Amino acid sequence: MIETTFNPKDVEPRWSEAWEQSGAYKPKTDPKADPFCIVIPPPNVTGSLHIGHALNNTLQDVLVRFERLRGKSVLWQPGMDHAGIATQMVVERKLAEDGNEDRRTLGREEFLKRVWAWKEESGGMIFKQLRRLGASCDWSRERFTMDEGLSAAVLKVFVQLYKEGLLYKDKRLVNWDPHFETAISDLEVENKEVAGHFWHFKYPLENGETYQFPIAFDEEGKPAEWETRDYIAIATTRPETMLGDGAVAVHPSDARYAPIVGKRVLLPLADRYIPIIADEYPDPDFGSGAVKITGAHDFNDYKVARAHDLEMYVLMDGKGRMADAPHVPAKYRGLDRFEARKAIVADIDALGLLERVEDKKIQQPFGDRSGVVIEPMLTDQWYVNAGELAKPAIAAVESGKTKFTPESWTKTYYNWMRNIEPWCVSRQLWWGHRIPAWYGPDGQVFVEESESAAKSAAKKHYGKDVALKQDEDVLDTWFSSGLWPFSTLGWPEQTTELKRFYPTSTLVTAHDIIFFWVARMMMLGLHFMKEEPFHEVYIHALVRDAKGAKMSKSKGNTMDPLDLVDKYGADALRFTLAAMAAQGRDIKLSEQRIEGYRNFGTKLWNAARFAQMNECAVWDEYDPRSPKETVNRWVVGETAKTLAAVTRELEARRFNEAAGALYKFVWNVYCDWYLEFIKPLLNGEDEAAKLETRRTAAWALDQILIMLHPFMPFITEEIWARTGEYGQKRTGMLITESWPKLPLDLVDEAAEGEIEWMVDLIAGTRSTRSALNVPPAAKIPLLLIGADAATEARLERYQDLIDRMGRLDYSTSAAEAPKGSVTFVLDGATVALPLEGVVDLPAEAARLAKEIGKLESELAKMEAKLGNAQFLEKAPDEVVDELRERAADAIASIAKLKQARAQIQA
RNA sequence: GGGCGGUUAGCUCAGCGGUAGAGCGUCUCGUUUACACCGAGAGGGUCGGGGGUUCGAUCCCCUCACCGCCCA
Repeated sequence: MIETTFNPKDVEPRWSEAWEQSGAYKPKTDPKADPFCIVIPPPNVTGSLHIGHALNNTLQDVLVRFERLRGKSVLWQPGMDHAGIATQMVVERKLAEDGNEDRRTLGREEFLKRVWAWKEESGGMIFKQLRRLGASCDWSRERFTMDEGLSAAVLKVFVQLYKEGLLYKDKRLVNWDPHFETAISDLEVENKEVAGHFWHFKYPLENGETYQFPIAFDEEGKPAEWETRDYIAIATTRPETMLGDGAVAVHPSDARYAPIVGKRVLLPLADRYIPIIADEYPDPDFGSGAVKITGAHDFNDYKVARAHDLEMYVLMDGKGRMADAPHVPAKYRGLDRFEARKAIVADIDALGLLERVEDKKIQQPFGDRSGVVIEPMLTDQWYVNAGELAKPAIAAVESGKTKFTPESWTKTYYNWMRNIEPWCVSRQLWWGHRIPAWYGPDGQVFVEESESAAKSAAKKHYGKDVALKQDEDVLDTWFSSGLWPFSTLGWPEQTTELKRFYPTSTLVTAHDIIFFWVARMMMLGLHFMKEEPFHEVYIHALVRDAKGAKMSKSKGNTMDPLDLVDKYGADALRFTLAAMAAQGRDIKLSEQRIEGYRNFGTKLWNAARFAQMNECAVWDEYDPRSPKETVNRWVVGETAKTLAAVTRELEARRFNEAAGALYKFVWNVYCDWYLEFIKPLLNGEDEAAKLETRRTAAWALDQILIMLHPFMPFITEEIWARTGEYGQKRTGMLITESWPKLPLDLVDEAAEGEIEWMVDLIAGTRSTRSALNVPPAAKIPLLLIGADAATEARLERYQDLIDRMGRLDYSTSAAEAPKGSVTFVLDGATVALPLEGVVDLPAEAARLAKEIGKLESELAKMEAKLGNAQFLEKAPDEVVDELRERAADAIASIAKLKQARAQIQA
């Protein structure tokens, strides 16, 4: 017998184990089954489960379990990425804690051994956590970006792109992280507003030249007063970069500076002359309108410097210290950039060239891992020609081969892809795929898949064996995770999985990762596989705290999904996340919500208990067309409607709608009404009706379990097993059941009409009793007045039920309401509750007045519309007809209510 | 500065041309043999402001205000 409460802690681990052991997570091999494949967005090897992962993986698991039940051959491919910088950071920190070692003293080889050891011991914790959520990945196929196979894919891709000219070495400006001493991507840079300063400097004109600079203007904005200047004023938030200035730029339309464009100024401290140039970049209305151009240390300046072919001076070394270079005056060399800033400001001031210092909020870039200020630096790096690879990636979305859900994200995707910059793929780290490029003694580069291939290429080039030196750098982690949809399926081997599951079906990810990952997979997938990596990209929301703030450890507002699982069970958390996953909005999660859906699970559990207590045993041969009893015919129809809704909404990825349809059906249809309706049948004498009802109740519960399984796998699987304890035995687990097929012609409109009438009658009775303060225990009679024969027959048929659920003494049809009855209107008939002596007359008068008032105001609106010739002419007929009908109903109801009021007052 | 999105019941959010919805919370009542993680009932909204299109606008268009996020 099913016990009174569901205990997730006992049940969940048992089913996790059983599902995985049974092989249910593996794709079925049946060649006739349609493939359905999702590749997991690879979590970071250092990562642990946060609420965003919980949402992301819940939605994937809902789809995967849904498609599995629908009979597809489903592969949910798990794995993780090696997270170059994050992992290196974790291991370096650990080394420092353990024995004060650092990676350089260990050497590269030994350090990598330690990273691998760390990975074996502590990496991939997240997968144990995902199992607790019920994620039904094929865990036997787990992959890692640093695996042999995936590494082979990386080599092949790098070499091929290089040989196709799509990958090359270049000197460009990159985001340099002075802590890790590596280039990082734009996306690993976090711009924050911080308090800074705006330093205004004067750069003197060459040879003491002067010009007239306007300092006052008349009402029309024309210059009215001038002063003679022998300098140009510039302002900077980063004074230390002035040593690298290549020019001062002014806007071509800026009349103030027109006389001096083309002349030169002396760059103080550096003692160089630099030109004054005209360029569209400076904003004449901002600051002095003149901008210093430091091509090697600022992204905007870099573009200007390139356009004007200005010299670019690299001012710093990898640690952000002023460089030992001829263009850096000796006194600053070796100073940290922030020390150098102080010294330079002081020295400019000493020269009398510091005009003023302003406090200013500035946007400053920080490394998201290191937390230090990022330095734009001119360095040699490897680049992928993303602009070229983006073309087919854009076309694939334009042609609809890959579709974004919600569709609005296509805009963001296009915007990103059409403005894509060359992708810097090299990183100055040790942990990652080492770049397969070898250099000869003269710097000639050989890019090959192996050292021996490079050696033979070199031999061919030089005509003899030479010593080669491999590139020290590794590749961006996203270079390997960009191959994920095909490398995890075995590429470059032509495996059966690759053939069967590529292109994959759906990618499920949050929008903050579109650029990180989706774009790269699209580019590389199309280039190497000639087909898009997925047919659909489903973008879900971000999870925020109950107040809408981003969850972060530093804010302390994170919710640990495992704590929530401990407290409410995995099913409750999953259902909550799915129910809140409406398209296009962030999820604000509160624990109350989870509690509510935990209660939903309990409700279902108790319904199953009830079914079992009443011997509602499963019957394999059950035919949903067989029931004779109206309630049973009705619940079959409701089940079919729910199935249609859940299927449709899941196909459209409206997880919240699918979850909502199930919630309503289980609670507000099956439990609230159906189980109540069948109680008399189950306790009755009619054995045929009893048997039919038991089987129908069991069947409907089974349909619920299947439909709900993708959302709440544990509790549904447990109930599935427990309801098979008596009667027919279950032949398999729910996870491998078949999604129901129930045609909508199972909906019996006559049955629906009867049940709806009965629901309205009972609800009306209850509401009236409550409004008139009739004690719940008081049994009163009910009289149906002025109903047609069919309705009277209904009353007779369902009398027991109506009496029971309305807490009535008896119910019957009658010619007229006895004096002192209270009444309400139902489908053109009057329902009277004779309450003479019991009833609270003023309360009844108030109730009637309120009801009449409501109907009259509704009627007034309807009549206004019906009196409008334009409306009658232009609105669709069915709208007009419906309105006429409603108006007629309202008139009739008002008349009946007024009659009732007259009776009371009489 | 550019782009995207939001503003609907106390809270969190669905709906998006033709009768304003849910969950939670609130109030009242309830020891009905599945369930108090429950049942019954109730209250609560000029759908951010202003224009426009339409027979009809919470929904479409314009505009303003406020709030987010992304990119400079």
